[in-house]
Formats: sequence, structure tokens, C-alpha cells
Amino acid sequence: MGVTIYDVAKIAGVGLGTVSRVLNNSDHISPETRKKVLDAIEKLNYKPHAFARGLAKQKTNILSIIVPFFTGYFYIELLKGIQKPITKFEYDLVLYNVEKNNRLNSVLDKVLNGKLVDGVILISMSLSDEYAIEFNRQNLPIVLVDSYHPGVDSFFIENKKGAYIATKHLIDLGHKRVGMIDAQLKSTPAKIRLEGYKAALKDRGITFDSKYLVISDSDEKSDGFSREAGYSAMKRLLMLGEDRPTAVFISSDIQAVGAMKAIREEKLTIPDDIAIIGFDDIEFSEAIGLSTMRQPMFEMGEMAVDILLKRISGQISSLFHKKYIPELIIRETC
Amino acid sequence: MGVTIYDVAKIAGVGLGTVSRVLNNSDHISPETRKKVLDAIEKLNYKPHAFARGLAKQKTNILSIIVPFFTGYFYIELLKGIQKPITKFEYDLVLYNVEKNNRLNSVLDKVLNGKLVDGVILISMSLSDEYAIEFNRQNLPIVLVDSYHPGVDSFFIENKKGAYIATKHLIDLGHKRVGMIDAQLKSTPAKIRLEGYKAALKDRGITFDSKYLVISDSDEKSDGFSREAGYSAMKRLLMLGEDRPTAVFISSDIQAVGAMKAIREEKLTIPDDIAIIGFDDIEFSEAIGLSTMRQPMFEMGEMAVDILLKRISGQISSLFHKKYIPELIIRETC
DNA sequence: TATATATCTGGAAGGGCTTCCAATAAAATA
DNA sequence: TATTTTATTGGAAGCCCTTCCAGATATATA
Repeated sequence: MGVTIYDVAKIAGVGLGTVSRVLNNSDHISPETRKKVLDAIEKLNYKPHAFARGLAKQKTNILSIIVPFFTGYFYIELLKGIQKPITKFEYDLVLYNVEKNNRLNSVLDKVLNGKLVDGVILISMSLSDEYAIEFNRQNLPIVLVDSYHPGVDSFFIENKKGAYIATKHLIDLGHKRVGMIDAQLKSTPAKIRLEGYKAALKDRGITFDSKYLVISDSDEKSDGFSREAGYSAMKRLLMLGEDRPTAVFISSDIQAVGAMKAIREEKLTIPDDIAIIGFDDIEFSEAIGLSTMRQPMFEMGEMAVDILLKRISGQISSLFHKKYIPELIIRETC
Repeated sequence: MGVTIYDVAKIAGVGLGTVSRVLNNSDHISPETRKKVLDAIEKLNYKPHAFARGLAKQKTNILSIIVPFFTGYFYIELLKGIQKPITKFEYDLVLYNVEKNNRLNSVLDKVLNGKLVDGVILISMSLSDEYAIEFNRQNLPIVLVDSYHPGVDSFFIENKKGAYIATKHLIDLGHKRVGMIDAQLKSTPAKIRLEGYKAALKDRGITFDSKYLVISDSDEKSDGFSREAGYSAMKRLLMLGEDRPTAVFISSDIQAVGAMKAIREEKLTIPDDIAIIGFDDIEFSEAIGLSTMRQPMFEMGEMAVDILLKRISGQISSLFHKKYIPELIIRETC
């Protein structure tokens, strides 16, 4: 069934080492020999056996990417960014979806010891010190995206600054009662965005009032970054009646979508009764006019692969830490 | 660096064949021997080398999924559905993203000859007869999702019926001028949905009027299934002035989102001035109250993997063709 | 007790490739 | 022309497993 390098060698009338050499573009091959081999390959429609090659080379040309639940556009954009260079450099991409945090360890173990991949991209999840050490020890490159660890390459958003900018903008618009809808604080971005929110209040001389902070409920798959969670969080804020905030910074656009629905259900208008700024700039935000903090997802994905490939090929040695500052996109909700 | 089966054999004081047998749960292993081996594995933290195993077994435990540009939620939902059984059965998933149609062939070639994967899932793209034959000849299972070929397992939506139901509903609501915004007809679903639209008109005694049909522009990555394309298509429909349709069936929700924006910009109201029904029921449709035809994406993904795995293990032999009829979800736009 | 049968185990062969070493041929130099 | 040097080439060894065959041991049967 499968045509192997031996068949090619026989047809071309050369040794198998020679075939392998033209396959790998090694030098020291005479043009005539190369042509003979190429012709034979063409004739037999030969394609190298990926696993055999991987075994011999100790290199698989596969990268893995670990994402938490495919929740929305954030990851899609990232994936698009990641795909681009991967395809170009003839790598394959294996996808691990971690729905529950405890599964992360088993995926990391698999990736570490299975010798299936040449490198890994870990998205939006934090890496424990033990694993960071283990990756370094095994010399398996890993890069973090939307997460940070001092010991490995990381690309991350300045969440604190982003939240700060959004909150400050709301305050500077004249709002006195500026609330926040955040996700579960066990999510690092959520925790840090809260810090930014508080910092902005403080800088503007507003004391933090816990009744204006609502933490979205988590469900089995989202840590509170969901439409439903945003909806019910806003409902809770609206229960404050006349004392409700006149502006709300929301920790993700997807929650903001739910929150907007809740506001409309109360027959309140946006931004007149309540102004809103979200976070992420997912594709739908533009369609619904949602003001938000844009994260350069595509770019981060692209850069992450770039660094990962360089790391794999040993082209860089020093640690690479890059931070992105989210950009305020003003639309119609504030 | 890497601990191999030889190390385990040595530590356990057994032959390597024995180690392999306990790894693969073969029978004819005495409980004591098994324990010794298991202990050694534990002690060394041994994990089998995926590529070596794949080479020896001629089976990789990897499935590949080929998707056209990650455009939106349709594919996310599908991916979620696919992930579930894949994880459970310890397969890995490699993702190929086909942005341009001509790249499909090169991906298929790679998948066919590279021996990297045990099976493939092809989404929303049609398979040519030549490739269908080649897959069968090479005995590499492939299943189509949201697409159809008589020679391979297929899961598909009854697009014609779906479009028919949507259009008929609009007509039965009393609308006389029912338009359609479709995507490029080179996309099979788009072509077939148009047929359903026409069939409904005909059944209700309305003659098809080409000025009420607008084909969305395609951009480099979407065949017209995009927000921008829906927006400008609706703009064109609105240029008809008073003669414009009072109801429009739109071939995807994402286009409908753009179309709704166009309508609102003209200060027209939905559904009073123009009623709308989309197609897909993406996550945002509920948030914006869009009536639509729901496709069971998650379920299709799940079933596709199920069948694929059964096919790989030889548990089924006859061809599997399953069609899903989309369900009309009535919300606020009609 | 001798023999047949069932159970368990070791290890060679093989899966398809790369890489290295040695060998040969061709070209350059003395 | 004889001797180096250089450019090519063939093929064995090795990457890490699984599988099959044969041998060893234990158990059942005559």
C-alpha cells in the first residue's frame, strides 16, 4: 500500500540515503541525481511518512495549543493569528481544549512526555512553577499568551492598565457612580482588571463601594465570562434602583452583551441611563456599537508562534516577555 | 533524557515485550508481573513515545479536522461538539484551516499520504469524486459535516427545507414582497438555500422577482457569509425605496447582523418595516432577538466523531448519511 | 509418572525514516 | 603521472515501539 523511500530509491536507481538527502535538501547532491530522485518521487506520488520521519529526526513538526473552553471570538481571533505562520512553516497544530482546570495538568503531562509536539502555546491559563521548571528541564519550548510566568516566554495584556483606562474614561465623562461587573476572581485577568478599576477610582478621588461591584456567576465552563452571567450581574446592579451606577465597566464584551439586554429589559437606555465599556473587542462589539478595550488578539497569536518557532530552532536564547496595552475603542455605549 | 521501554523493562526486571503488553492491556500477564511493571512505570514517570508507537502500530490516534476560515460561531459550536468525544477516547485533534479553496487539495494530499492521522472530518466543503475515491482506496476514513458526498459518511443540513420553512413563515405572516440575501452561489449551502426560497415562493403563488434577491459580496475569506457583506447587501435592497421587500430571508445570522445595522441606519424598524429571518442560530442571535433557523451544530460535531471512530475501528461497514432539518426559532425580528 | 495443554514471558524482527561513516569517483595539485 | 583533496554516494545503525514466534513454566489429564 504505502510507497516508501525504498521504492523511490529503487526506481531512481540510487541508495536510500540519497533519497533522504534530496528530501531534506541536504547539499552535496549532483543535479542529475537530484532530478532522478525527484522524478521517481513524482512518478510514485511519494509522501514521507510523518511518524517515521518524526521518530528518526526526534522532531515532529507539530505544535500544540491549549485553550480554555472555546468561548467566543477571543480565541478564534487568536487561532487565526496562530494559524497563519504555522501553515507557512509547514507545522501542524494540535488543539487541546481544557474545560476544567484540573484537566490542564493532564494535558500538560501528555504534552511533556508524549513527544508528540515540538512546542506548546498555552492560552489564558497560568502555568505553575513546577510545570515551568519541567518544561525547561525537558527543553520543550512553551509560550504563554494572555498569561505570564517569569520563567517562560509570555505575551500578555496589561489588564490593569486597560481596566484603568476604561474606568477613568467613564469617570472623566462625568459619571460619579461607576460600577464594575467582573468575572470570578480566580481568573487572573478578572482579578487584575479589578485592580485597575480600583486604581482609577482612587486616582479620581472616588472611594470604592462594594455594592457597585458585582462578580458574575460562573457556570461549569466559563468562570463568569458569559452572556448569561453578564445578564444576571447587571440585573443585580439594577436592583439598586435610583442608586444604581450610571456607568459600568464590564470585564468582557460577552458579558456586556448580556448586560445590555438586562438594561433594555428595564426600559433604560444606553448610554443615557447607563454607560458601558466592555473588554476584548470581539467581532460583535462593532455591530452593536459597544465601546470596549481592544486586545490585539490576532497579532499576539502570530507573534507567539513566531517566537515559539525561533525558540525551537534555537534562534533566540533570552527570555521574551511582551506586554500589550489595550486600546480604548469608543462607540455608542459611552 | 527520555526514558524508554527498555529502562522500564530493566527496572522491573522483565523483558520489553512484557512491558509493552501491560502498556497495551494485553492478556496473559500475571498479576505480579503487571504490578512490577506498573511500579517501574510509575517510578520512572514513563510515558510512551507517541511517534514510536504510531510507527509500530500503524495507527496514530490523531484525527484531523479541516475547516474553512474560522468564520464565526458555526465552527466554534462544531468544534465544541467534536472535542467532547475526542477527548474521551484519547485521540488528538489536528486542525487545518483552509482559507482559500485551492489549498484544500494540498491539505487533503497531506492528510492522505502523510500517515499522520487515522481519520478526517471535513467541514462545509465539498469533496471531489477523485478524492472520495482516493480516501476509500487508501482506506482512510473521512466524514463530511455540513456537506455531502454519496460515497462517504455525511452529516448535513437540509438547507433547502430550512430555507423553505423560513420563507414560507414570512409569507404566511402576510408579507407579499419577500426578499432574500444570499451568499455567493459557489458555496453549496448558499445555492441550495436559494432553491428553498424559490420553492416556497412558488408554492405560495408568488413569482420570483430577481430584484429582491441580493447576493452578498465575497471578500478574500468568506464567500459572502460576513457581517459587512450582509450590511451592504441590505443597503442595496433598501435602495428600492418604497418598493423594497417587507420581509427578508437571509442566508446566515452573521449577515443578518450586518443587515439589521443597515436597516437601523435608515431609521426603519424591525420587524414592522422589514421582518427578518436568518440561518444558523449563532450565539449572538438570541442576544439580539434574531429569528433564525437553528442548526444542531454541537450535535453534528459529536455524531461525526462518533461515526468516524466507529469507522476507524471497523465497527460499522455501511455508509452513514444523516440529514438534519433546521428548526425555526421565532424571536423578535419577524 | 509421562504427556498434553494452557499460561506466561523474552526478545528478534520490523515499521519508515535520518544520519553518520566509509567508499568511490572526480578534480586539483605537485 | 602520482598524490591530495573534494564532491558524491551507499547503506548500516538507530529512533522507540509492537507483534509474533518460540521457549519456559505451571497445570491438567491419561
